[in-house]
Amino acid sequence: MPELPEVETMCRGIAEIVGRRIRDVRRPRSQLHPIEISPRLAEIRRRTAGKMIVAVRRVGKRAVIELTGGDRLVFEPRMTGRLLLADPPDHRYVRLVFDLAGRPRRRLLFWNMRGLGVVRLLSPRQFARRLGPDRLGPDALKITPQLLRDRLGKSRRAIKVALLDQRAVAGIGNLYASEILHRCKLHPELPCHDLRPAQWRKLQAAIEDVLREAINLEGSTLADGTYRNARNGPGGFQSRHRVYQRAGDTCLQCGKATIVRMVQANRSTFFCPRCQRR
DNA sequence: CCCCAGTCCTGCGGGC
DNA sequence: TGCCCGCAGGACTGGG
Repeated sequence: MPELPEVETMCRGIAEIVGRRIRDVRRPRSQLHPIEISPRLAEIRRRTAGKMIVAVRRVGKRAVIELTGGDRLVFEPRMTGRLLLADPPDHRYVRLVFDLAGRPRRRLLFWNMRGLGVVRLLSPRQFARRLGPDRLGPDALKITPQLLRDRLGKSRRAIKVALLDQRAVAGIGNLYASEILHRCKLHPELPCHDLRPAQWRKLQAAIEDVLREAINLEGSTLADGTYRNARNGPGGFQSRHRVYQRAGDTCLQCGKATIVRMVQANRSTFFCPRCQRR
């Protein structure tokens, strides 16, 4: 979680900060293990002070804030990260605060319960290296059936595992990978090299359908409640999950089989053994 | 090159 | 009641 739809929602939710200047950056005192930031805070503060935010955009599962002069702030929410303009639900997990100049008064918060999130300030060159085509495949919303086939068609990996590889296609994580494969009726353990052209087309269509629907509903807020939009509200896609965390429940597609949980590459996969045949 | 297992972090729920 | 363990999965690394 936060995957493409959640990060897209975060970016849209903070779009109003475009045009503002950064006044200061602070790291709140905390008992918790500090998150990774780079470079060190003093340098981030120096290089961002007075800079204007010219764009907010999503790159894969990361949120990127572009500043005048070319530097970019890159936020990796990982599991439990959020970008907030509203008051945080729990102040303990506020990891970084950006005070913005101007009125009305605004602060951008990087909130992260588990300390897995990362914030980096990157020069254009660093940005190109870290988020360039060597590290990140085409965005999941831009990919075509042919591109999917080009990048994965010779792989022996299971299709579910391959969908999580950000170098192949950027933005899909564990939750949406299961939902996507159920939508296009592909078995998660199918080796990539066994997929037929028609199946790559169905897969691409499912990727687009599932992700667009999830964006329209502002992502998935799970039982732990961790993910929220920038106004602290829950997403709506969790009520549309057909397989994720539904092990033992009846498949909503066929109404007959029971959803199964299995482990692939150390991660949970959910699927319907009746709808998704090998 | 390809692919997998292990690592980080915190909260939560199950078992006893 | 309290403790311990496993699980949750982002990105990345080391090694077969």
